[in-house]
Amino acid sequence: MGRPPCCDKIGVKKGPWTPEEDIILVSYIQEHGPGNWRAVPTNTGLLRCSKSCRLRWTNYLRPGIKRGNFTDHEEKMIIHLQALLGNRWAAIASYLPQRTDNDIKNFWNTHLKKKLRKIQAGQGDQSRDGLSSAGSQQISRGQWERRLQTDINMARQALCEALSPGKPSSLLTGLKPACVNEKPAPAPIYASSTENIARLLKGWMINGPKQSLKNSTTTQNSFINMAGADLLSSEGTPDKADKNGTGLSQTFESLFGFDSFDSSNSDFSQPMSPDTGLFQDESKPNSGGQVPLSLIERWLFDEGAMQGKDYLNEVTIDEDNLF
DNA sequence: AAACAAGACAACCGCGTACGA
DNA sequence: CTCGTACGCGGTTGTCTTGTT
Repeated sequence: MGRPPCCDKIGVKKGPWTPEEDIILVSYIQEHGPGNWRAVPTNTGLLRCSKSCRLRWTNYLRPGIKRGNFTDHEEKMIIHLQALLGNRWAAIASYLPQRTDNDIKNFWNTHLKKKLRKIQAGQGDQSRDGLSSAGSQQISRGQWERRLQTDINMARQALCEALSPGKPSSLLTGLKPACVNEKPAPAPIYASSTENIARLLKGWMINGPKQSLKNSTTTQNSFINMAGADLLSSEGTPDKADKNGTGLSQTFESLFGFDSFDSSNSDFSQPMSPDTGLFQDESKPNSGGQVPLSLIERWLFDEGAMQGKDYLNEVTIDEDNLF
């Protein structure tokens, strides 16, 4: 029908995103909302394909993303869910709203696979506690199950709420809509997304590229190039990116129209915004912010999937997934 | 201090599916 | 109903960092 393909390979930039690109993308989404990705490169002038823009947004810039170490609770959930759902990372991610499917997938491939492989290799000796080895807090299967059980009621309620038409769930507002097929509510979300990137950039400028790599490998080399450059062509001068980053901070502040440079917020391991605060602490299963676990957990328990066997031994891993 | 290996993670690619014309 | 497009997902790759020799 004469429509151009999504990614015409000519002139499409690949590789890590630069902060400039991030800013452009975030400010565009702030204005127009996510979706219609095909229009994004055209309207923003980004030399990226729509896919890349979407991916960048969902995996990195989207508000409410928690980065950094996975908690013991998250780890167990992933193992649990992977055993149930297989490598359906998006489905798994819907139970861990602060994590992206890509993140979970990477974590699985780099950490959990190995861990489980080790456990399977040494089965019998330490299988019960194997997953919690390496000094982390060990939670027995009983504790874990009880914890999940206590989640179920909350989750049920949340799910009912979410599925009630015309009655949007407060719990789900602003979340990745993986299990509830809807677009996130725009206004507050975009603001927090700019917080995401603004904080990212702040930490990046204050700590220098090296430290902030922990938060963003995206910015790997580009800062060096950018530091003296006219970041925002409208009013940029090289000294805007002074060593404290204050000039740039102000620029971003004015760009985004909020004070996003509170140093207390620079810890990326923490949720970024009020709407994500609901999901702050996985270690608090009854905090009320847990996304619905109920269906799958209920199924799990109802089906007697455990059947009195050791939980960790029960988690069977496809050979394909492990090797 | 340099070289190499392994680990970690962001991004890309290709396929399947939903949706609209 | 068919076709084409956009989007989302999962697998894979590429690149950078960190650890080891």
